Amino acid sequence: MAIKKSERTRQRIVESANRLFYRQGFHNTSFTDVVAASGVPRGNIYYYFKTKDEILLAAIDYRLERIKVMLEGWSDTYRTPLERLHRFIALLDDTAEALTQFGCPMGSLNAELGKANRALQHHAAQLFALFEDWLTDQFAELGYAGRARELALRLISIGQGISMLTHVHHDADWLRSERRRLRRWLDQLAEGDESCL
Amino acid sequence: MAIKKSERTRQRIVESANRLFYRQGFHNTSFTDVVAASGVPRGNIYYYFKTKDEILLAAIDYRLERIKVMLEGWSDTYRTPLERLHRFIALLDDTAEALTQFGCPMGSLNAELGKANRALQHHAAQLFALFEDWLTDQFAELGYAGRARELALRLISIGQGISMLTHVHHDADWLRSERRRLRRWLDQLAEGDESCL
DNA sequence: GATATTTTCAGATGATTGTACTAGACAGTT
DNA sequence: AACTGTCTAGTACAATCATCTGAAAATATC
Repeated sequence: MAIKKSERTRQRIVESANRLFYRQGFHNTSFTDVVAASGVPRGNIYYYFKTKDEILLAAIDYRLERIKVMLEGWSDTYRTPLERLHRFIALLDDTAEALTQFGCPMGSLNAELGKANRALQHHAAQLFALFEDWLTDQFAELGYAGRARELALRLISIGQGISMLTHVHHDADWLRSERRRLRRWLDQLAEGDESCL
Repeated sequence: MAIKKSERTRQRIVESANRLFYRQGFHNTSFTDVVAASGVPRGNIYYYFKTKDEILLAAIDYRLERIKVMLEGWSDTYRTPLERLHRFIALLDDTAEALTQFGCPMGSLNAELGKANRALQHHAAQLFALFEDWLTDQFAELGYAGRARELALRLISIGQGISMLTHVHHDADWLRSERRRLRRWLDQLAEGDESCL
């Protein structure tokens, strides 16, 4: 029971920090910001995390866990790999508003950390790895066993490009039109049309 | 003559700052870093720029100017739009090492500024605009007048995706393989093969 | 119900931040 | 040689930063 309480406090810190890191960037988010957003007093946060980096690590782990759950859910909910891949693409729509305002959470975090703190970036890269592995499975099931990873990487890459330009231009309409194109591309692929590989 | 001297100091500040902003990120680069890197004393920098934001503005203008010169050079050097588009794609090779280490200069800057400082980001978005306009001209000349801008945006988007994943995985080999694909895509397009639009 | 452990939280730490002031060096003009 | 505006450069500043302390409070364990 007591463990539950403290776990909840810890969770509150991680969630608040994670949100701030996404919306403001890691370096642009201060310890005080986390204090204000979480409502957890300064000294108490320090009880759970010795440094700001540790908070980030926990935030990344939190994201990893959520992504895992999401992907497993998709694997359970949808029968065919094509449906699952379409579900992935639909992520662009689900998060359209946030993408427009703050960019891709994975991309922007990795971009920021890759510059100054490569150790932390390496951890953040696991976020991409999760999607890559899952997408690789789907493409393999779709019949592209030999080139499954190649296709997975390409799909993520295209998604990153779309996210970036959407964010740069604050243009959710363009995002939606590119997402439609992506869906058509996927349908073509599912029909065995490899002309565009 | 005296003007020349001071211009050179100013330039030294801008170039050092620009380099640091790219390699470390804007928020993660301190005033003191700029002082150390440029060799220009603190108070003297303040004579040229009242705030850190002003330095960033100047750094963006510096980049804009360099890009303009580069694109005009390409327009002069290469006769056909196809050659020019290939030259653009070759940028991925020219800057492969930096892309791997620090990501795309335009992309990462916009990603960082878009979170906290939208006014500055809007200025940084002009970096993209330059390429977009130039590429639009090339696609129009290539015979895709109606969809020139659409294609320009797509090409940049793909480039951003490639840059991002290359940076995330620190994998310049993957960059090169994707660049080869991009070249093939462009050649197809030039031959009038629209199957992959 | 006494003791041990975990959790809370106000406040201090010194370092670093961006910004600002000031005194004077240098040049060009008279 | 004196004046003028441009430029140099040392240093100070208040604010904010991440980090830490220590003692009180809550809770768990016996």
